[in-house]
Amino acid sequence: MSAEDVTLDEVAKKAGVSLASASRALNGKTGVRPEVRERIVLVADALGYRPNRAAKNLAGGATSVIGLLLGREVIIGDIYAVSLIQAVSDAAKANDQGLMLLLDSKEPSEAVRNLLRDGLVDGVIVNTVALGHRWIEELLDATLPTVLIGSHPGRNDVPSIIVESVEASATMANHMFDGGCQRLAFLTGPEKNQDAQRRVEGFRLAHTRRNLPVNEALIFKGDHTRQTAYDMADTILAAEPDGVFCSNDESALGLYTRARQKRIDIPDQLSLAGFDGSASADVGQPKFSTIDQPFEEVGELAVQTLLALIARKKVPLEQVVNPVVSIGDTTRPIEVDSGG
Amino acid sequence: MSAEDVTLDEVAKKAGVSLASASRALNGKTGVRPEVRERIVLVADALGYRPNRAAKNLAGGATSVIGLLLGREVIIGDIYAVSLIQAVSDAAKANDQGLMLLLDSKEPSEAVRNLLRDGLVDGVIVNTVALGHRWIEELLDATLPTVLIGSHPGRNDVPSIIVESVEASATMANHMFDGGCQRLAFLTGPEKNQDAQRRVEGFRLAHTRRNLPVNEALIFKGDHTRQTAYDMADTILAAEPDGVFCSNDESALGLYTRARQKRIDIPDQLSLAGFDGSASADVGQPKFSTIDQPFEEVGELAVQTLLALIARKKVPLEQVVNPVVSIGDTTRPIEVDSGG
DNA sequence: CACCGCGGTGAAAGCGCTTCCAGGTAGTCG
DNA sequence: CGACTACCTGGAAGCGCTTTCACCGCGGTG
Repeated sequence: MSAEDVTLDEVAKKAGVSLASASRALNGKTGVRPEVRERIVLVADALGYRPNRAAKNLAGGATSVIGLLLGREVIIGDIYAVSLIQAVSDAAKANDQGLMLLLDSKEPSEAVRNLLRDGLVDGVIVNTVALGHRWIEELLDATLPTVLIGSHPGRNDVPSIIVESVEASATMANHMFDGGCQRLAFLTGPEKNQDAQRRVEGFRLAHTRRNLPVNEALIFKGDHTRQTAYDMADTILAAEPDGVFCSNDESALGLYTRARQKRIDIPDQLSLAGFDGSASADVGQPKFSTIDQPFEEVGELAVQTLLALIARKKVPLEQVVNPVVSIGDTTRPIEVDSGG
Repeated sequence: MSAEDVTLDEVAKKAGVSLASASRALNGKTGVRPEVRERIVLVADALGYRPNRAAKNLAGGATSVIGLLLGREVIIGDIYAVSLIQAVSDAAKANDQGLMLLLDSKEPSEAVRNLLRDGLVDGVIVNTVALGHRWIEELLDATLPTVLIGSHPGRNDVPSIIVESVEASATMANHMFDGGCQRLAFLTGPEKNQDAQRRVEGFRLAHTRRNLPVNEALIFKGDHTRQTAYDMADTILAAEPDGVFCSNDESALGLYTRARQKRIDIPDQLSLAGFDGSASADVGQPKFSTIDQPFEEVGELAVQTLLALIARKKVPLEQVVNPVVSIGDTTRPIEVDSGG
């Protein structure tokens, strides 16, 4: 029951104005006397008026629904996906927007493309590692307002929210050096993942700053999964590193598990660090040294940017968000060079 | 560019029929000669026609968008949420439906309610532990087609997809008894969670069937989180159980972690089982004895049921899906009573 | 004091689709 | 062979909203 289905028309009638004026008043457009506008708004509130989004959309307005497109690679694995979805969902809700979820599941198919084109969303936020899928490219080339989370090769024409990873990674690597690491290894993520690339970059940068050569033999190719890290652990440990900086927390966890099985003490024998800030979800394990993703900030910024884009405002092509380096118990504290 | 914005009108013209016929043909309604229908469909395909969902909706049709409403409790924690979202998303896509995600995040607020009423979704699938929130009740009482995942107290008027948990749990408990457990404990989930209730029920049932009394002192109240299980581990272990059946995998993992720290051998000294089938995501740990949630089936069934409901077809009030008991390495195998 | 311009206002035209209804044609029964 | 039914088919109305456009009365100008 309750006051459902109140139409603009009813509001207009009740307020003693025309449909047109009511529309103008409620949409904050000019051309309505302040006192009239106020009256209309009051009536609308009293009646519990809710504009029909479909109609609004049809008539050329916006649906107030945004899409969130996640690539398959993003979904699998850790809590990254949940955190991101939650962050974007919260941001969307805070801005009174609906959230249409599009998971690039089994079949990229036309489904996604279609749904986006069906006029149900005003714009879309994309987070997928592997750009280059034809359909995603099509999407980006379409007229639909789009915001990317993460940077992507060859697409600097689309507004992106990127997490500054180079400096953060360099800081972490530096911290590990400070802890006394002499043979610091790095376990990378997927090659296509730009963010992962930045993390290695930071790792290298830390070397440069200390005038240390990068030992390429200590850079191992991982894929951000716990399993792979676990499987590669023996190989990595065989290189006798005294610290491993993993491109993400999942990898760090995989490595950690294996190291523990081999009774390697962490951090005394091996410093371990990750990236994402998700390892802490694992109970009964030490607090990992990691870099916390600023999910909320990213989600909010992505939504804001998208809305601005939809409103045809100018938006920066690249917005950088800083993650927080969080030192836990898996890396050795800074060595006090007891030369005093 | 490409052929965007093809309207029904254009299709009709190109096919040499009226708008009305085109609509009928494309919607599988009666009243169109087969050959004409075919021609229309062909033309539509050729033109890459995509109905505008907003218009469709406005005109009284369906939006082909369904909502998925997840309670906050469901989100946090393990992979349950991701798995479910993924399953429902896949099912939705398979049925050419859009998926509107509604997470009951920080503020239940009016946002959710509004979005649902704005006419953007044809129906909604709800999975939240804590029914009883006023807005959810309102939602259920509204005219919007709704399907519940999981059973809920006091709401047997809404079609639900429930996972049969009693028998599965009983089977698992029985298996643990077979493995020689004499003091089998149970770690429960949240009280409000009906599913969790069923799991204890199954545990009790297994006793009944063996004419064993249930030792109430061995039933511990948990909350499905890893942390709590970990924290309670010492208390539980102090009761000297030779097996613990946890209401979910997260709990089992928490308990496992602590048990290992105390150098308790699993399964020799302690049998451990969970529920959900998510523990396997943890690498480097034994394969847990657990009960695999039939996510895909649940997702598909929920979507199908919702669609049927939207189409005003009769749907069963309760549909039961069977999970699969999966025996891993954390429970002792059946004792061969060497009496041969 | 007649005239122009301007902001406020309402009537009406769609947005793209579904569906009711009337008209037309073919098939069927008496 | 005429009248009826059954089925196709196209015209047109309308879903709830935005927006153009013409209109109104006002104050300001020459």
